[in-house]
Amino acid sequence: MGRAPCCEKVGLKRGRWTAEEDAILLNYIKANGEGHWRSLPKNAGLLRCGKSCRLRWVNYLRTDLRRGNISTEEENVIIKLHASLGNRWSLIASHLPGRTDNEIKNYWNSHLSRKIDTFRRPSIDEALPMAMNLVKVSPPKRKGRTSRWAMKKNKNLLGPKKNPNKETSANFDMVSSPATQPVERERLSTTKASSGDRETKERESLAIVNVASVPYSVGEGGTTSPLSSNNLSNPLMLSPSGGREDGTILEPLEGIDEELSLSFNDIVDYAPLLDSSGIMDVSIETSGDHEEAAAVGSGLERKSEGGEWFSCVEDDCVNWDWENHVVQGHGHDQTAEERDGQQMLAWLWETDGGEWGSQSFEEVDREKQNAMVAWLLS
DNA sequence: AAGCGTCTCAACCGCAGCGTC
DNA sequence: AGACGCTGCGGTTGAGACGCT
Repeated sequence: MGRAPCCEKVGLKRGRWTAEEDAILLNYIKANGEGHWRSLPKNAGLLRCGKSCRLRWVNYLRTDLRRGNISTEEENVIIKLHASLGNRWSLIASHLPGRTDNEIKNYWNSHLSRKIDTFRRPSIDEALPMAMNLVKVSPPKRKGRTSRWAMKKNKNLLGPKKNPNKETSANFDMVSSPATQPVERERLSTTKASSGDRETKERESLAIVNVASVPYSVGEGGTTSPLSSNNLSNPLMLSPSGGREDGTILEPLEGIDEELSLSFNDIVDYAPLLDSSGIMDVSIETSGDHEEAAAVGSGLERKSEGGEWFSCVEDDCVNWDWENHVVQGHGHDQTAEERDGQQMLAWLWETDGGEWGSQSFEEVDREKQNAMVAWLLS
């Protein structure tokens, strides 16, 4: 038997709030304080459910809300925090005074996710022939209106924006495709934990992956989780021992007590997110999506320290050179954007040594992170 | 001007955590 | 211990705006 609904829906108003309702709610909360949402509508004389009142207050009526567009600085913070926290919008919002989780979530889904998404291969169905395919060279023709970003871009080229304060992603050279949103949804949805208490989930999801050591250190094998057909589909399978049956050691991650899978996409997703100590902070959850994982892994090779190529799976179509950081695709003329993206990623992953010329590791990483964010925001 | 597809964002929905009894 | 209620969170939806054809 399911739970009773949070409120009796019959006879309650839904949809957009009117100014009158806003005033009633505002006045009530001013007089009585927030909380007791369940009883609030009745006491205030509103024909709304308590949840709706709470949402309206939290997202719109609260006096400490910051109005206006998300600034570049805020966008920067959102990108960085999302890398660490995943879709924990309320947590991210807590770092941005005056911004609500809903606002950030919407902003992410409509602006930032697509920017980040261009770091991924363009489609799950393509077996990674171009993992770093930053743009679709020949987007499918669509009927009707072009995507909004493109229109804005056009607008930028042709004249001033209607609202010059409005921040847009218009200058980002990418192609929006109908496939993007479902892919993004799928990706986002994986961050939702399925079980366990919150503390455990925090631990599980905030595994720290040392990028420099992940792909290519080869060791004795260690106590390995068997590379079953299932986890074969995860190109990089991390276990507490860090071992793989093929002899590739993925450095053990302290504090991780459960097997975690890290797909190529995960790395690509979070490549921009190296922190100052050369650590990539990612949100990882064991993926049950074999379809995606299989597609991801269907053509991934890695290079060992000795220079040999490892095949993650049988059907290789892409060579990912972890040392030289070059993605080798088949028969594809790169666009300038692709090259830029590759160069950016290559640069990001070059973190092996303790020093980089005269710069320390930390300085380089900080610079990388800032550059990546700047690039994303550009 | 109408038709259409896309985008944005406020609001809704369902679930999970937590406190209370 | 477990049933129950409240609250908060994250994913999803849909109305309206927008602008291209």
